[in-house]
Amino acid sequence: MGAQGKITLKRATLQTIADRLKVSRTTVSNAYSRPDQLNPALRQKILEVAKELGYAGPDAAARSLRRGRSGSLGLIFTETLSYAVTDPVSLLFLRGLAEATETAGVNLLLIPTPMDHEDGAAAVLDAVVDGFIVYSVAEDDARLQAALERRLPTVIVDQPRRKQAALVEIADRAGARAAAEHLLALGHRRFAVIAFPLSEDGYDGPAGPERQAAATFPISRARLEGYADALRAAGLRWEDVPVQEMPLNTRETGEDAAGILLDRTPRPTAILAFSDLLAAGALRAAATRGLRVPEALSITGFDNIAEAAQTRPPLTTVRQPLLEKGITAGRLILEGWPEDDPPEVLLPTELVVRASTGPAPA
Amino acid sequence: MGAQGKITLKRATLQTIADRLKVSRTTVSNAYSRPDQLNPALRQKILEVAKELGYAGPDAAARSLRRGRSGSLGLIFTETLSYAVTDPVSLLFLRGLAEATETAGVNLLLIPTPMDHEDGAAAVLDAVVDGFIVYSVAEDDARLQAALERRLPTVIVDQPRRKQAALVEIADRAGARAAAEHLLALGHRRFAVIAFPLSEDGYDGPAGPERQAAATFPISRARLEGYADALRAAGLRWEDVPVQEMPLNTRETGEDAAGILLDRTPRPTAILAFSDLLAAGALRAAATRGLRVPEALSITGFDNIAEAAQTRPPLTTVRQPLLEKGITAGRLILEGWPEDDPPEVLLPTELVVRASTGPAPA
DNA sequence: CTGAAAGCGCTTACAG
DNA sequence: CTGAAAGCGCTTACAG
Repeated sequence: MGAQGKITLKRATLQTIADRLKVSRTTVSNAYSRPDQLNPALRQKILEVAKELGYAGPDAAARSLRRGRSGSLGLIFTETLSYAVTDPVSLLFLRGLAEATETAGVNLLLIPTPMDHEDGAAAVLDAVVDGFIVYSVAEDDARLQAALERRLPTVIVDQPRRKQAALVEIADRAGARAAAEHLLALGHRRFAVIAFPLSEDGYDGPAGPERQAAATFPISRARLEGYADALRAAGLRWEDVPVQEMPLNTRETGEDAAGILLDRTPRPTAILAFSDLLAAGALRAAATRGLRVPEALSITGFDNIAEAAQTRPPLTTVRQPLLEKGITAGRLILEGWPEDDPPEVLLPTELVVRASTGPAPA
Repeated sequence: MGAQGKITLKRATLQTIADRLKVSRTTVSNAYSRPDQLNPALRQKILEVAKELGYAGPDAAARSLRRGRSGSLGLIFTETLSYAVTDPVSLLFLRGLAEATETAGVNLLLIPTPMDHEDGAAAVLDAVVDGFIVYSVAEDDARLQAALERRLPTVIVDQPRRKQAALVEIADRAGARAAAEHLLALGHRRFAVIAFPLSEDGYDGPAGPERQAAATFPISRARLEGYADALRAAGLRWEDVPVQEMPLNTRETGEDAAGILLDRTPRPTAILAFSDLLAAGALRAAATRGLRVPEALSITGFDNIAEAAQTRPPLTTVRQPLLEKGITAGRLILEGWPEDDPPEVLLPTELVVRASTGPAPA
């Protein structure tokens, strides 16, 4: 009670309360941060006065500065947040990561991806965090660059490799090769590929050898190499395989891409898709054209999301442990590592054969 | 080049670089934060020395403290993050919110919900943010309390009301009433309800009048009141309507709840579910028991998520603008409001009639 | 159980 | 175009 000024000239701080009570700032700080360090009655008194003065509690930024840590981890996504939140693959990763950080009581700071692929570094520089998790960005991503320059512990997921950062990746190349080998064993010889972006330049369309060689998304390169490994080993010319690069991982883009590929002559008998969503779209394109799967056309996906088992027919795909990828990334950054020796974790992939693949048509 | 000490005794700061170059700290700061304030050549020089010294750029916490803002917004969810990320309703909200904050270049800080419903306030107190968005928590939620005590701009979504905070809500009561009226018009007289938690105490099971009256989730109360309004107006006794309270918004819990309700005698002819996911589960329970929908049993959902149109039969439900809710929450906090006059936005709901409801069986 | 002192690293008027 | 000064609000040894 008493001196509740009508006009608050300045917000209350620890000092305001200390002055009011004729105690030191230390004691007021202790009332909040180390309750066992002072007399309960005094603490009670301090909290009362704080309330009366409209004190909002110790300032979080000041605390972070002084303590040298924030209790938050920054997350940088390839795509915009609003998109990432609709993609089942990113979502499963995010879920795994959240499980790990939440258990540890750590905040997760979602750093925005500017829509226009510009700047974006600013948000990274201003992020009050103790480390970064960078999810599947391009070699030359500006936000990755900015994160690395901050010299905080950083875990990169999927791509790209950086010697200063820890890495969690999956066996992309081996998984892709397994899918292609499976189709080769079924007698297929005419292939086509539906790919993710090869670079962060917004291009979509056919991707010839030059563009493939210049890819700045290592994962896209690895998967193409996996397919190429298998086809070349079977005596086929990889250069002749049409690769359709699509901007987004959605059913719609998959359908569009498959449409383009299926309208070529000669028509491919097998489509290798970079994801289950793209493959599901390809299934629709096949249906539209009256092509039966797998009799007239075989299709493989990648990821093994829940929906892969629900499509008609269910998808042959390459399983990757998405949830585990998130948990592992969280665990690594929470545990830390010896300086100059960031860990690398390689998670396995596995071919899952379902009904979307069958013998090549005669 | 030159003095690259093998052992870094202390991390470099603005001062380190200033000393090295015999310029002031101000000038070094300007090189980063106000490039137009100094000679390009000098700036170049400063950046070079910074790189050489391993300077990580202006410290984010110090910057936040000095500037008095962080560029981040804190998000507090009802449920754990890892769960929120699997719920289509939360996800759509999050997507809308992300669209708004991302466009503004603002970071989103996901504040963890402790699994054990304990504490949680600590993460709120330490969050370096300029405001909070609180998504659908209970009246007595500890994190909401903590957020309010920090006296930062806060937008509450759905519930509960607080005079210090802005509010974005939907017409829950009216929406619920509309669903019940629709069923009454079809001749139904024996109802049952599948509800969300009424309080944050972890209980699930039948919820009688006492428990309903003590509910600490205002939305759950509003929806029950909406149903009750309609039934009472039709001359029915609300007290006789079984309400089954379920802990989670999933298909599985919906199936379990409907199983319990359908095994009662007399069996209800209409089930009012708090969500489309719960209703989809109820559809499964009906199928298991050989009850045809809508001939033997009518079911209504709530939300109108995409899947509501895909169930068999498609769900009659109450549409709420989920994406818009997120966008609105983001817009409000980004725009701010005159002190002492936080805005309240009420978004409409709308009955969507599909095939899961029909005339009451004779 | 309590307090005086040092310092975390920066930005922002302001003066020159 | 550059610099000296003030101050953002706090926590943490340390001494008593």
